[in-house]
Amino acid sequence: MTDKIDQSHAMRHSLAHITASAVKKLWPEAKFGVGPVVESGFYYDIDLGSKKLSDEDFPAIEAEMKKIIAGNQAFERDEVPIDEAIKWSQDSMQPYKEELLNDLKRSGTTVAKELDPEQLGLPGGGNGQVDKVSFYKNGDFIDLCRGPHVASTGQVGVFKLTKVSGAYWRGDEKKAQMQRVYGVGFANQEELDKYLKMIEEAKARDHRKLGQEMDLFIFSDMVGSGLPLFTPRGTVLRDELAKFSNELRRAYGFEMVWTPHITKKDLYEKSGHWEKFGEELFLVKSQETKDELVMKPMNCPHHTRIYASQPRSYRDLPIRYLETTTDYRDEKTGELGGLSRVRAITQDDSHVFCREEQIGEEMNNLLAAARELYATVNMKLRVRLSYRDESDAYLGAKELWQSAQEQLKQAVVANELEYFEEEGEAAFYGPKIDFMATDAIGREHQVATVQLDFIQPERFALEYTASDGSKAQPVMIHCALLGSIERFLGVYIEHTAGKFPPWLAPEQIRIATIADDKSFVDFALDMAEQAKGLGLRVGLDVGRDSIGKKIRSAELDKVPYTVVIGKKEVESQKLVPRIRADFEVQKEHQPVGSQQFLQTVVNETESRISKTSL
RNA sequence: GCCAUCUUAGCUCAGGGGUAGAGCACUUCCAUGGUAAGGAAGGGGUCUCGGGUUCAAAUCCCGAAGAUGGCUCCA
Repeated sequence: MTDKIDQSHAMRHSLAHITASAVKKLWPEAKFGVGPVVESGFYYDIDLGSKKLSDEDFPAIEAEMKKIIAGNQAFERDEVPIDEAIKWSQDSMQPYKEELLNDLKRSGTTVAKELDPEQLGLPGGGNGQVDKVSFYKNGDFIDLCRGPHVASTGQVGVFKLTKVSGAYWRGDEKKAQMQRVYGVGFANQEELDKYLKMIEEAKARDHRKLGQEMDLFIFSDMVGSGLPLFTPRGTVLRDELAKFSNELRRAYGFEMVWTPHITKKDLYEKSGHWEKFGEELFLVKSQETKDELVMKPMNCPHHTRIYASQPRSYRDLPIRYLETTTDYRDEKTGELGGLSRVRAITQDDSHVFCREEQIGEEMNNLLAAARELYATVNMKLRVRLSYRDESDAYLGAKELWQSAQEQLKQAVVANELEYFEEEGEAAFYGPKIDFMATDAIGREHQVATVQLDFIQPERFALEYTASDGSKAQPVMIHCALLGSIERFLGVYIEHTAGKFPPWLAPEQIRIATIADDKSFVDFALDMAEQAKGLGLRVGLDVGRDSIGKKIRSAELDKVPYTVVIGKKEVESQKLVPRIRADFEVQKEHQPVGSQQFLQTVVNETESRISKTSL
């Protein structure tokens, strides 16, 4: 297994070199950055001066690459003293390589930030002095590189250049922007085809496309970018999801609270958000007092005010607040996308205020709630323990962090959750457990989050009276199960391809008549009334279109159940519902009375199951 | 915010210096139909917006807005 990974790594990295060789051949003035391996492929950062690459250049580059591959040039490794390497970079007009080499010479690493030198295929990553570096040569192309590579260019499998985009040199937005050419590479055509098919599938499920087709949400130029408006159908999804998330926590003693959407900025200065995120806050001005307010980007500081509004005793804790509410963040335009990143973000946000010894149980409750939610929506979960790194981007004493991080890990281990640990992913006020959910086509998305926070209680001077009469500081536990309703919906639409289970389906039952015969229509109207009386969401199609067309329309709308009403149904008073293709049908379905059918759908809705018991 | 590409009817898209086209959707009429499109007719567009070039701009040029793919960021 490891060998296979190493092999595909070497192949992809070799492809990056071949891409660079080809570009160099076509545009000899090309200056190169780095060319690492990424998921399914590779990229190479290239500075071509004023020449702008586009997809239209791919055939030429690919043709050149194929020549190099056909030539089966050996990858030859060469080790040279670093000063010689620097001279090479100057002579061959490769300023980016020169910068890397100088860094390497100075500090023993090329790593500016989180870039992993191993991933970049660069030497370094260690500490101290480096006096030799390695080069790889294929044909007449030479590149600074730590390898490994395949033995020769004929051994790279199949590839395809996929896209070109801008990328900052060394990931720094203050530095020059280069052109990044992306490609994918696989051992054989079959695997490449499989990958391309997955990309097609992802496109077909794109929540922006389905949101449009299924009439779930819209964007309006007059409202603004990053500000989705939800239609009646989309709002059903939002409300049902929020209801579920709230129910899960109410069972553990959470109480609903409500807080206003604007506030004085003092609140956020106190919490630390203003300093950290000031530029991403929307400002609101009072026309009378000229006071400047902010749109809330977060709810925790507000909830601390409710906590602090009364003296609290150790007997009162834990106190658990829950609010599903919309926050506003002035995200940069280029960062917006569909529902994944919006400026009006609705969080199913909760905060526990508890004593230190209560942390374990509270965490367990929240982890259980998260597991139940993701089991219900049929997504596999694993968690990332998001720790701080050594930078100064965090508030509070390091010992506190250490203890908090350990407690999170304990809770995760005790709950037998699959986890991995990552530094530098924490919030500025505390470490997090970030839940990653895998969707139906294997992509992982960050969804729920549970965060331990000793910092805000301190900054807001929260306290309670301990059993001995002394004042003690509570701990805060932040939690959002869906994360952001908008982002969750985006993920979930793609996970299900819009085929929502009955409990979420905006339209659960479509009643279609064979013709506009009065007896058929009366039956349909009567049944629809019954369904509405039971709280079901039902759609009627009693027009003069053909039944074939009505069925097709219900299928395209992905309605779970379609009921066809004609002479047969009116006479027998029984029906055979048409069940959407993705449902698992548990038994042979026979004609049932409409009453019985509707009751089954009610049961499925209440138990939030995604199979049909018909 | 940065780089690139894109923006034509409600939707999906074709066209292209001489003032617009298809399919679906919509409306009306005919057909009263049995589980993924019955037939016909009709309505619908300042070609995203603002400037410029031109006898003439939806088409070419510049700018803005919005979208998409990345980069950067993500409480």
